[in-house]
Amino acid sequence: MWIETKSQLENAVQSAVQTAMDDGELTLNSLPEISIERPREDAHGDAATSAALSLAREAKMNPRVIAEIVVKRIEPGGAVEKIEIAGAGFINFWLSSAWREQALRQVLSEGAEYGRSSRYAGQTALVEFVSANPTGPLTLGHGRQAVIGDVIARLMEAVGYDVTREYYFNDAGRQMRVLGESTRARYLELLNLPAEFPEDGYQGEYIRDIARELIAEEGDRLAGEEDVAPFRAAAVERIFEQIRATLKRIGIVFDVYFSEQTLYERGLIEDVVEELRAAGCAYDKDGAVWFRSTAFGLPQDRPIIRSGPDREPTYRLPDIAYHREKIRRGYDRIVDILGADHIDAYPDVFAGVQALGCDISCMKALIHQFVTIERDGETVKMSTRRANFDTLDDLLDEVGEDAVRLFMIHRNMNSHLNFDIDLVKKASNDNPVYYLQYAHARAASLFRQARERGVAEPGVDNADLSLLKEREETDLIKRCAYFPAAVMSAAELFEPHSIPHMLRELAAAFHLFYDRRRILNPAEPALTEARLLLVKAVQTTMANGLSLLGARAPNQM
RNA sequence: GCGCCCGUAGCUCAGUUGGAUAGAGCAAGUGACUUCUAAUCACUAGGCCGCAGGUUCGAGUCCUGCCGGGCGCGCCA
Repeated sequence: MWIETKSQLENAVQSAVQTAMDDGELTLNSLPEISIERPREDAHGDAATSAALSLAREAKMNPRVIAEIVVKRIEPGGAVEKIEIAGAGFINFWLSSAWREQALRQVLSEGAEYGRSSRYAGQTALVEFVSANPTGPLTLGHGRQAVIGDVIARLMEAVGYDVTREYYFNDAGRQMRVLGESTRARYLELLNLPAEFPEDGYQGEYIRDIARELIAEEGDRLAGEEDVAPFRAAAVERIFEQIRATLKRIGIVFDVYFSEQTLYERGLIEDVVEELRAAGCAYDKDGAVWFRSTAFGLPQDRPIIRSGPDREPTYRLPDIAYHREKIRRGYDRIVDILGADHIDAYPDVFAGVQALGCDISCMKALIHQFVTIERDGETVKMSTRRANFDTLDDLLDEVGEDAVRLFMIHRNMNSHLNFDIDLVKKASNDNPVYYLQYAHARAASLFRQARERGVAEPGVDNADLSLLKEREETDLIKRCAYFPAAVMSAAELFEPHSIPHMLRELAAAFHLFYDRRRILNPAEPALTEARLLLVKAVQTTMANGLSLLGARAPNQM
C-alpha cells in the first residue's frame, strides 16, 4: 500500500510542478524527480517531500513560496487527508483513515503472501554463499555468511526472483591434497604405523575421527596405498555430510553444489587461459602465467598459473572460469557473499570475467565483516584457536537455531558482529530474539483467549475498521503498511539487517498497544472485532517477517 | 607503505540514499501485574555523531587530510 501511495504522491507533486511551470510561476530547466519519504517525526505527517528546498536555488525563489505554488496545484486523490507546508519549506502529507482501513484489509486478505511482490517475477538470480572448502566443520564466520546469504536469497524470492542457492567447493588442487595427506597420516598413526604428518596439515581432531571411521570400515586395507585419493575422497565425503547437517539445522538447503573439479574436466580452465591470452590480458613472466589486472585499474597483476613443473592454476583462474560459467548459465542477477578476507581477491575475478568479454553488470559481491564472540564480558576473537566456539555446531548447541539466525543477521554486514553469548542465552526481556517472537506469541494468545471466551471470529468484510483511531492503533496499521516497502528495499539494497530492525519497531508498537488498550472487551463487541483484526494483521506481518529471516514464529512461549 | 571496512550515549548498535529537535536495546534509577502472557510497558538520566577543514539553503550522512581499530596486500583459498 505504501509503495503505491508513495509513487502516487511523487507523481502528484511532479504534475503540480509541471503545471506550475506551464503557468509560468516556476522557472526550471527541466522537470525534477520528486522523492517522497517518511518523516521521522509524527508531527510532520505520514509522508513528506523536501522538493521545494532542493528546487530553491534553480528557481531562485524562497522554498516556502515554491511549496505554496506547488501545493495549491496538487491533486492528491483519496489517500490524502491534509497537506501542510512546514519548516523551511517541507510539504507534509497526512493519510486518511480510509487509506489505513484499506491498508489493513490488504494485510488481512493477503495473509502469508503479504509483503511479497512480483516486481522481479520472471527473473532468475544466483546467490553463492558459504562455499567453504570441505576441509573442516563450519566456523562462526561461515555461520554469519550462511545466514546473510540465505536471508538475501529469501528476500530476493520475496520480490519475485527465481533464486538458486549455490555452494561452490574446491575439490581440486593443493588444499585437498593436504587434506588427503593429513587423513592418511592419522590413519597410519592409529594403526601404529610410521606416518609423516604434513607440515601444513589439518590439525583438527575431526581428521582423527575420519581416520577412525575409515579403519572401522576398511581396516588396514589402505595402509599400503600410495595415492592420497581414497583418503581425500573419504575426508571430503564425511566433512560434507557434517556441513550439510549443520546447514540444515538452521534451515539452509542449497540447490546446487558446484564442483571446481568439473571445470577442469570440461576443459574450461584451459579455455580461459587461451582466451585471456588472445585478448592480451594474460602473459608469461618468471615461468608463471599472469593476469593483467592493472589493465582494469587494479593495483597489481596476479599470477593465474604457478611456475614450476606442475603448471598448477592459482585459485583465481578457476574462479574466473566459474564466474564466467555463472554468466553463461543465464542468470539475471548473480550475487556472491564473501568474507572480509576476500576483499582483495574478488576484483581480480570480476576483471577476469570482464576480460573474457562478459557483461558483469549483473554481478554483485557482498563483503561481510567478521564475527567476534563476547562471553563473560570478554571478547574472544573468532580466529583464536581452541576458543569455546570454533564451530557453528557448538554455537547452535549452546544458544539455539533462531537465536543464531537472528543475531547473525541483525547487524549491518559492513560492521563487525559482536556475538554476545550471555545475552543470547538469556531467556528474558533483554533478549532481542525473544522480543520479536513474544510479540507474535502474544497475538496468538489473544486469539486463544477470544475462542475460550466465546468471542465471535472477526469478519474482515463487515468489521467497522474506522473504530481504530487511537494513536497506538493508527501507528500499528501504518507500520504494517510499510512492511512490503521494507522488504523491497532490503532486497534491492542488499540490506537484510533492516528487516529485524523494522520488526523490532513493530513489536514495540504492538507491546505498547497491548499495554494501553484492552483488546477483548465484552462491553464493546464492534471495537473488539476491529482490534482483533488489527492484532491479526500485526501477527501476520510479524510471522512473514520472521519467516524471511528463517526464524520460527511461535504461537506460545 | 597500499586497498577495503568501521569509529554515533558507559556497552552493543540503528539512522529511510543530504532534510525538520540524532534514535533503540542493554547497563543505572523510579514506577505499573486480583484485569487479554510482566519474555511486557511508562518515566528519568545519559551525546564536541573520532579530530580538523571543505562542499550547500541544510552534513552523523558527500569530499580532503589526520587519529584509532579490523581485514587483506602469497606462484594459499
